[in-house]
Amino acid sequence: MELAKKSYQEINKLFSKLGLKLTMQRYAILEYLMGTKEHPSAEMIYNALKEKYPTITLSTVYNTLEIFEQKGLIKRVPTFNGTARYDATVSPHLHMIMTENGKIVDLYDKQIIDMIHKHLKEKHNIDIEPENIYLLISSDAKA
Amino acid sequence: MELAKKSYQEINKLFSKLGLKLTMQRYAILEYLMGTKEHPSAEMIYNALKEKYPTITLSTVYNTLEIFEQKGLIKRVPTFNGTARYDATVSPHLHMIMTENGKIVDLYDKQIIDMIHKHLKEKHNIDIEPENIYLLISSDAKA
DNA sequence: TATAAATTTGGAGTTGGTATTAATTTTAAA
DNA sequence: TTTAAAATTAATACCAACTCCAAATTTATA
Repeated sequence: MELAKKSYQEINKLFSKLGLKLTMQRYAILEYLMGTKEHPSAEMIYNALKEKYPTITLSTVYNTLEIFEQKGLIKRVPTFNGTARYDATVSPHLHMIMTENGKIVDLYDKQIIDMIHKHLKEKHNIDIEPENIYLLISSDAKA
Repeated sequence: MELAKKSYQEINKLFSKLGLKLTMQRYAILEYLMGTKEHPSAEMIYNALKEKYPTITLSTVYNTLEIFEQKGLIKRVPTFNGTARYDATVSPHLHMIMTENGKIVDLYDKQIIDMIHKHLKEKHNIDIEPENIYLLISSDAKA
């Protein structure tokens, strides 16, 4: 699930609290992340924004994503090929990553989340939040 | 689980059947993969073998792994950072990949394998073998 | 509105992982 | 044992995904 969209005002206040200056670039990136379920990479974000914000650069996107992640605004989703993907997330969910097409899908099914959680805890003594569990579906999968 | 270790003779026969010539390098690589649970990368294999087989090169390791994979002798395990890892596998299992230390652990628990399998099938219409399911445990996990 | 600090920019540089190449060596079959 | 095909080697090239930098710009506070 994406973050509820916020007004420029609200985001300004939030940034203030975090000690960040609000710039158009930052606003655009955060808004974009809040409005998509695609878990985009830096490059995907850059490509999506460069028309509307012609001065934005990839450097800025990388920079901004790192800062947002440090501040806990977004979460980095690991992938197969080493390309970082990003998620502006709130409610507990599990990521299902498809190798075949690179898609990342949110899984909210409480039953499977609980089951995996319980298994890891009881059998492997690993205590973990759903957001840190990823289900990778490798490309041999047939839909 | 690793493949049962095989003699040079047996491997020779196997290679013949697959239309491959048996070389010391290939034998060494396959034997190494059969004898470890670490799911090593090309580099890890190279480092492990270069003392005993001083002429072996990284190129050969990459080459050989690709050929072995094509022939179905081994399986490529995707990871976070884009480094391929390899598994000489036989029985159905699921891989648990830990981001924190890069470890890859085999999971043979039939219950969780079946559960995930069933869930993917019923809720997502994805029909998949356990070997193609990976459980990634991201580094925030506390053991 | 002036100013200092933070941010952005553009470009170049880095990095790890892998692919390619042509020459040499080794293998398996005859 | 010869020989053609296959495999290995060593060196170099490649590539995507970042990372870094100094200069220019923009922001928030005074």
